Amino acid sequence: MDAVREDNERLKLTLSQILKDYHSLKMHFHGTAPRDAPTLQKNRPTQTECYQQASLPDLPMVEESDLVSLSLGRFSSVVEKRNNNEKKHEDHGKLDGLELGLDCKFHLGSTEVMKNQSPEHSFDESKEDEQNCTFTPSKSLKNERSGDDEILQQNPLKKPRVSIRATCDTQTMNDGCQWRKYGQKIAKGNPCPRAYYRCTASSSCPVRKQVQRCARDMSVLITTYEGTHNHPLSVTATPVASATSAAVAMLKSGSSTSQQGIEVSATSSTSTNLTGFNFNLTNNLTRSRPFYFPRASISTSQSHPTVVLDLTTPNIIPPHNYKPSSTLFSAMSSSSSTCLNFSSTPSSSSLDSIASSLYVPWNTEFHRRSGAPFNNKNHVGASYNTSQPYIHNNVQTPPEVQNMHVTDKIAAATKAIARDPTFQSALAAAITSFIGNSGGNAQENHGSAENFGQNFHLYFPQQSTRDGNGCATSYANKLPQPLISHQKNLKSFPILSFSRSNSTPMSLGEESEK
DNA sequence: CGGATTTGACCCGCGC
DNA sequence: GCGCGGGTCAAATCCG
Repeated sequence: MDAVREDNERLKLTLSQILKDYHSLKMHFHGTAPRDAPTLQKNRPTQTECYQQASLPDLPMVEESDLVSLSLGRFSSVVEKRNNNEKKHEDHGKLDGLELGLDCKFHLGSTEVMKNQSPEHSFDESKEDEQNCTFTPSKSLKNERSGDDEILQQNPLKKPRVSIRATCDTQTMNDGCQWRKYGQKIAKGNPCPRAYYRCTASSSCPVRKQVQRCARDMSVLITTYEGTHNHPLSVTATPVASATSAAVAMLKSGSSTSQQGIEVSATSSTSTNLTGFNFNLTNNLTRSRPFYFPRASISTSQSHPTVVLDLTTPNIIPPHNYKPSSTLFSAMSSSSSTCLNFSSTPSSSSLDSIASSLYVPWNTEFHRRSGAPFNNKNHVGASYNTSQPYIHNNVQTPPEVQNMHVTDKIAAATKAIARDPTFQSALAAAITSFIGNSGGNAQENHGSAENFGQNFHLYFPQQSTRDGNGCATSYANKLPQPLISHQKNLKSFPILSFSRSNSTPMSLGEESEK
């Protein structure tokens, strides 16, 4: 528990530092950029400038009208354009223009781009910049951009969407929200009609969803969400809303575009049937462990930036030696898709730690202790043979992990998560997103966030089972109180989930600690 | 009777 | 300008 607290404290400090840096940069940018861009460039040469200075030491004086755009923090695009400019320069003997702007790009496989992305370059602000910018990139420049980026640039007002593909035999996926159907349409290329729903929890809630069966596989239901709820969510609606908002946050912030790719995981570790989710999970191995999106991609279909979470893949649990960068990322690198990862599992080491510490021992430890089959009604039904070491994809959990006491495993798992830089960035992005969304709503809706008194809680997975006396017990009871929501009736706990409560709002620091 | 669903009409963006 | 397709509206219909 002490270790957890220490890590919590460290995370809190890290987060506050990130936010501090963010605000500092933001203030710095807003303070300097409008005043005198050339001065800014002079004082703080951008990469573009560095490159241009390096390659073009004797830049001709450029007329103001010739200024085109300046990309900040988009290394590869700069390089690409620099190369293109160089080429043009070589071909025509003169510089066509400079670049000034804040682009939002998804350049796959570009480490620098991903790492250099800062909150200022988030999707929203890019859109704002574009909206405020009178300059329209020339067609030739647009053609140099990637397809996704081009669409994003062309449709700055399109709301990002999150599309969930899931095997479901019901008409719609039970996501915990209440919806009203307002339309149905036969879409091109699919004999199944597309149904349009809007959220009815609040008359002003902008959230809509589309539901359509997959043309190729009628058992697959494609649910596409758009917008952010502007009202408190029920407990059952939280997992999907959290996953979708986090996916959108990742899409917006670009913080997920790590070197190893992004890989969206709702990580709804469930001891029940994925509260709210009502689709079939046929793989027994998945049933007692965190929910995982093995396939998630960013696409721009229908001109909307869309995160697609594919829950239909049989192997929902990440393989023990799973390496997104070498598998999903490479598989998707040829397209405009990218994997997202909300679970702190991009590196094999952290994945091992988390998978071994969090997913596995819950059951084995309790089996060992209670000797009773893992058969809680809230549990979907997997029962691991405790006499056997946990095996996933033919990879055994290391003995040292198997022998760990459960509290040690919690601590180890927490440490592993906390150490993982992807988790930290994802956490920061998710919190920023939530705060941003709430703040945005608060501004747009006259303080709705304050009205709701929303607090955000970070949950750890709860795995209910029964003790030796047949009494229901819960790991949540063994966690330190600050980590446990007062919402004891929660039936499922995502590894990382945010819920909203009606208790007194707290400071950001307290929230982040939570 | 009121809320939810259905369904044809309409609007709008986009490509040609 | 026109056609196409996605998305929404709203009157009609259904249903508990």
